[in-house]
Amino acid sequence: MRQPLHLRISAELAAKIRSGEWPPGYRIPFEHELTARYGCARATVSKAVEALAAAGLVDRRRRAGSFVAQPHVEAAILEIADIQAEVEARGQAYGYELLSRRLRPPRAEGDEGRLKAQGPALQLICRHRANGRPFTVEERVINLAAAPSAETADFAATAPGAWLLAHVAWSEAEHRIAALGADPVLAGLLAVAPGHACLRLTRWTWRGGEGITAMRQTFPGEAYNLVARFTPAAFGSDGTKTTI
Amino acid sequence: MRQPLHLRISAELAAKIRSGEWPPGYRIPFEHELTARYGCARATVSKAVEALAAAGLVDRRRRAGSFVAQPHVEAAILEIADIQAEVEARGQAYGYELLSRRLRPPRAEGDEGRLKAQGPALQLICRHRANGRPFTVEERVINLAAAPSAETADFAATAPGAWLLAHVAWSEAEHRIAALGADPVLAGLLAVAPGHACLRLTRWTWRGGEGITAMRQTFPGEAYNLVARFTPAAFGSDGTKTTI
DNA sequence: GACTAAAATATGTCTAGACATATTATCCAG
DNA sequence: CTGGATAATATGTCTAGACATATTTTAGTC
Repeated sequence: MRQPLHLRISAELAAKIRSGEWPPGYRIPFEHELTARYGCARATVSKAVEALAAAGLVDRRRRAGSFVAQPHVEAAILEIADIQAEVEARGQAYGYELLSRRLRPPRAEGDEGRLKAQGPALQLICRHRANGRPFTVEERVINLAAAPSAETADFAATAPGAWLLAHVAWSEAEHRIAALGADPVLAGLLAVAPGHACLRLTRWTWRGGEGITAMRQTFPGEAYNLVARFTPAAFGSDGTKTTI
Repeated sequence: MRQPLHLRISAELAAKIRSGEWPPGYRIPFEHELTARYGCARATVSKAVEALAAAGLVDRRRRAGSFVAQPHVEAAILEIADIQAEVEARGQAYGYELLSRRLRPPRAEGDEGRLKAQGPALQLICRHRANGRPFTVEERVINLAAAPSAETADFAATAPGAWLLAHVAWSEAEHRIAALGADPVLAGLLAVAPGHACLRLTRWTWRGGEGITAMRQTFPGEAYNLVARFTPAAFGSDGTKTTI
């Protein structure tokens, strides 16, 4: 059993769909037909077809059968790597510096209000560099009620993202991506002209309903491209299951 | 059987993980223990735990057991809706106009070269409006070898994205998001000042290895925010399975 | 014809096993 | 003490059924 049968079945069905041989709307063979074709139990073909359904390649309807789904670009996988890893993956030298750190009384207005934090917060501003040049300015607010140990962490040595990842569990996150012209302060920090087009990535992170941290990274427009890849099939043509 | 048992098990395990009661690295109960606890067959608990693994909540290792995964913000779901739906969802009036249409000989340089198209292509430039104001300028190239019927389609009446979705199957897509300052031509089309920060979404779409279309949408910076939501668990607290 | 009840049927869920496979722990020999 | 063979064990895959559930088709009734 070099290759599990259910993966082989998934891959063969996925190939028919992706090649266009089975167009959207086409009813793929019933489970009992696949059972006969592959000479296996229904649970096996069911697992194969269910995987295609999970990948969005087919829609299943009781009594009616399973149908090739209409293609739709509705969701893409946006990979947001750790800044340091991102910079080093480009073969550039990574640099990090803490610009500002202060304790802040509770407040709930603005972007940060989405965290619904009640207690005091730690506010950090730091800068990441690639080959010495400013790569991104990060503004971060950490809810000390959710992460008390952050108050004594050494954020001059460790970037807040890396520290939080290692110390605090989270359950939900939301990202927002926007373009904006750099204001004078930001322009100074990023070493660009005021008004220069920048990409801003904002992220809120929660655990349960409790806000943990809000973060805003601003990149000079030409320094960073967010890349999102999407494949409707989770199955490569070689039968390997790709991660979604 | 109001709620399938395997979903109930998944939801209960997910709740323990998300609450922090089972921290990253914690070994969740063995399948035979869950089998005893829930009084069901191993296939049922296996399906439940496998779903958690697929959702990235746990890592499974033979002989060792299943362990709560380290949380990581590595991938987010970027939802990119149809422009018309997006505008209308905001309660604004949608407008569309075709600015330019021409047949182009094959060429393979630049962004478009990623399509690896051999034959002639159709090049379109169009503009989408929200409440009368420019919302985005779309530049699109369609590979006529992959979609011959595009040559006779009426893109003055139907936006190319909607037309392609209905007429051409695709298998892979890639998005790129960047910020840039508007050049004079773009600034005129978007009715903003030259240099104004804009958000640019570029998308390439393939079927198999064959490029179908390349698209570039540029939004005035303040008009559009891309939103990506991420939850490590595919299971809501109510046991419902959320889509990934 | 329109509406309703019943039969048919494909998928959804689940069981109680079996054997395969990867990995860890153990024990033994050198 | 170290390296390697061996045993133990948790997950991975699969079978051959069973019953549940949703939906469509069919048959029957008003």
